[in-house]
Amino acid sequence: MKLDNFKESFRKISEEKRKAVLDSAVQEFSEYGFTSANINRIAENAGVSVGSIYKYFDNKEDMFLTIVHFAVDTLKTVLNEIIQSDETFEGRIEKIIKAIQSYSRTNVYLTKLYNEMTTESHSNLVWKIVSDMESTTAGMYISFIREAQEKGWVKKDLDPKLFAFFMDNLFVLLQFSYSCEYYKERLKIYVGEDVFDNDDLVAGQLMRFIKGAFLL
Amino acid sequence: MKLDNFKESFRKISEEKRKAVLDSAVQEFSEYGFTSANINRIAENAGVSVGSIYKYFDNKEDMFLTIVHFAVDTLKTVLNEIIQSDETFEGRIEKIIKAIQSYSRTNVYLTKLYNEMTTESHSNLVWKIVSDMESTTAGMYISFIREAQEKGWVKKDLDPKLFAFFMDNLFVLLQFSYSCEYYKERLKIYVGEDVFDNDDLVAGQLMRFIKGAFLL
Amino acid sequence: MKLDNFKESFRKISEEKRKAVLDSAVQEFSEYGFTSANINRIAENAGVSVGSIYKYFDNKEDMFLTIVHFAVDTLKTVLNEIIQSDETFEGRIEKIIKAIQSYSRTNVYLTKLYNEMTTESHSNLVWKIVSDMESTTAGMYISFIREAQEKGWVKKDLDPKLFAFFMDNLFVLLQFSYSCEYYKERLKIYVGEDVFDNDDLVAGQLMRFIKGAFLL
Amino acid sequence: MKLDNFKESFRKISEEKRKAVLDSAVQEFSEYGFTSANINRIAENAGVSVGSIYKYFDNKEDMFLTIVHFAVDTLKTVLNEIIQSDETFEGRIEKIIKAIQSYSRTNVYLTKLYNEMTTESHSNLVWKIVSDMESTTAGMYISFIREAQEKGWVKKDLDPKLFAFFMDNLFVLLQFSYSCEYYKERLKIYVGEDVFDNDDLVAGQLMRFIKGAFLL
DNA sequence: AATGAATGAGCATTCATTCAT
DNA sequence: TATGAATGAATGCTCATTCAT
Repeated sequence: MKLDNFKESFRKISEEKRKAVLDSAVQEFSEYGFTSANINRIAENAGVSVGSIYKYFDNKEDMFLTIVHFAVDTLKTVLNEIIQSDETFEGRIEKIIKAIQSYSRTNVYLTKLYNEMTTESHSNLVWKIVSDMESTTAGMYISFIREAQEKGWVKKDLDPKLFAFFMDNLFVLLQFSYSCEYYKERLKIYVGEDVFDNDDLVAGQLMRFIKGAFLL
Repeated sequence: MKLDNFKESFRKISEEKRKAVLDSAVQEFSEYGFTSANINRIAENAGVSVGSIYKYFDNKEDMFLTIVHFAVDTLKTVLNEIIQSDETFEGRIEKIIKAIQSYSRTNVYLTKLYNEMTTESHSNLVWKIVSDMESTTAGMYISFIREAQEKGWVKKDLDPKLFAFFMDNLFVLLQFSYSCEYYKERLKIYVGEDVFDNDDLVAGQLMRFIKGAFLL
Repeated sequence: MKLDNFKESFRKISEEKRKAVLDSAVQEFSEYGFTSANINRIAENAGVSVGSIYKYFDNKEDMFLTIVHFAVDTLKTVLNEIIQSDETFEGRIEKIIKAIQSYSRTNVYLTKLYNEMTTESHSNLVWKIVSDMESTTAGMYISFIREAQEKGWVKKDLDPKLFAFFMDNLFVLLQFSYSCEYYKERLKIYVGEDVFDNDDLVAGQLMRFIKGAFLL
Repeated sequence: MKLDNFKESFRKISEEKRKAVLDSAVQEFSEYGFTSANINRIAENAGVSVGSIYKYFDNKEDMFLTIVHFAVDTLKTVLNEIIQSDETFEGRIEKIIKAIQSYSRTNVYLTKLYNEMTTESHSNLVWKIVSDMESTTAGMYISFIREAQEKGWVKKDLDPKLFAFFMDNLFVLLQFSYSCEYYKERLKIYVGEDVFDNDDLVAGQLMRFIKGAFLL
């Protein structure tokens, strides 16, 4: 676990306790959003005292900031793996889709937290952390596309920036559709109750959709 | 304005005052979400007393319900116009995109409210209203696509349900990207600061993206 | 109906409407007590506007005062009938008990109101009205007893004041036991569920109890 | 003090503070009844914060329930002492009257609370606690009387249930007459201003009244 | 260092009273 | 004269934050 962004006092405690606090906080913030999240409940669910929470974090805002940082770091790890792989455009897209499907299931709360983040207006600090991640992703996708254009894999005359944006939109909503109640219900309305047992169908069709948009 | 879903007491007041209350409520709920929205603030911003608010609505929940109903009705009006028009697949998509661009600008708070709705869990009544709208939209898109398949305009072997879902995902995030702070910033990261002065570019590229995905 | 204690504006309205207002107010005050009684509800149940209520009464306190006055006047009428009758000690007691049994059933709310009055502390004006009635009753009972002592009907060496007090205590609680939920349940605990179908048994035993206490 | 019915958090605080809270609550509820009682005022008068009150009790209802439980327990203690004593019918009655006179003076607010309880309608839980006590008392009195009948001390042909009821009525109103403003004033009307300096006179006459009713 | 009891400002809701129509 | 919409102070309850132990 990356400890850089934690206060001395939060770094010094046992890995186990730190995980309990982070998990509890992620769950609470993702479930209720910043304003409605309850610090006393976070402490209780984590099995530590409120007093300790205020030793680890300056206040609610700071706690949220730390949690977001932690979430972004977790996501970066996943993204890096995909970036590393040296593949074709299609191969990369497929990998991302599969990664989203598996990540959304194992990190439901982090995804919900991301959705929460898009609604409330937060401090500049929070925005800084998240925009940093968005920039990384954006840059990565745009490069992929430009590279693919150069290699003659995808249409030359499409705008890489906007197409990267549209593609990420599809990814973001796919992610939410596997994690957030509202979007899950919405997906069921479109495709049917059993859609969550058909990951391959969804992945396959999304591949076709994106390939159709990009490929010659 | 559709008055059907309003309590007698809210119907009887002047159009002007009703608008002030609705606007204030939509803004508050869209900004803070249900739980953190402040009724006293809604009253103050609308220029009426709290007491009056509680004459117009049974309670916070009922007020939210009314607001959501109102938002959905407003959206339905826009959708209906598009549905009416008897056009080609391409023509319809273009109309929808243009409508989103203009609707998102004139109804910023309604769109933000929609985004808020996706995070908190709400009463069955709220979900009923919204799922009703999602179902309508879903059904409409799926029909468009099936019809277009029959006419030989779009690929025969794509799954209409999933493609409708992906297409709506693009529309939903486009809408958010024109209204919600977070998504607006994200769009700027992808495309640049001046993206909001280039509606035609965005619309044009999204058309290309979707046409590529669907057309033969 | 005695109109003396009503404001000009309350006197001028139709007998029918005045009765509706009085009934509604008696019911409300007897059910909820002074503080929790709701003027708007009184108006609604009476079928008049709040505005009118405030034409008929200066404020909540004044309304309560009027109601209590009205209740006391109603009770006085009943008491007078009994006083008039020229009978033996026993005959009078029996008449009173029967009167309580029938009065409590037809004027449930007035009796409940009386019980309510004993809990909250009210203005001097209210107390003046009620103490006036208590004095009348007390005086009446004490005279009865003295008279009966002189006639040699009851024990000479008992204290007429205290015995009058004890006797009235029995009457008061009998009254409550036929009207107020709590006391009704309590009576059922003592005597059984079917006690309210056995007025004669109750009356008979109470006669015996009192006669035993007083008679030689 | 019996702590069984208190929440952990209310049991853990100092005896002194607990007493302050109980006293303040008993006084408030007995003065204003459940609905009009003011939690903020209870907290202030007890010298604790509202927040603390809500740590000790779940809500107003729970607080009231606890208070009633506490009041009933206090009363039970007094009753038990009398029950224990193995005496003649007369001896027991005298003891009860004396106990009422002393209890009413030391526990004015508990008695007022009892009177308040008879006006408002309360939850089943509250009624359960109180009816339990009424049943105990009723059973006790009825046994006393039956026992006395068997021993040939009191009239054989009186109904033990109804006579127990009438006797308790005398006790209840005696209790109120020593504690509740209204009934105190009423007693003064009957007997005179100095009645509260003549406990023995009152007790003596009440003994005579009851003995006359019961004894052969 | 860790605890968790205590604080009190803040918010949803009610209701006596007013006053424009 | 009668109406009832409007007002806003008051109250039950929550929760971020502090601090004595």
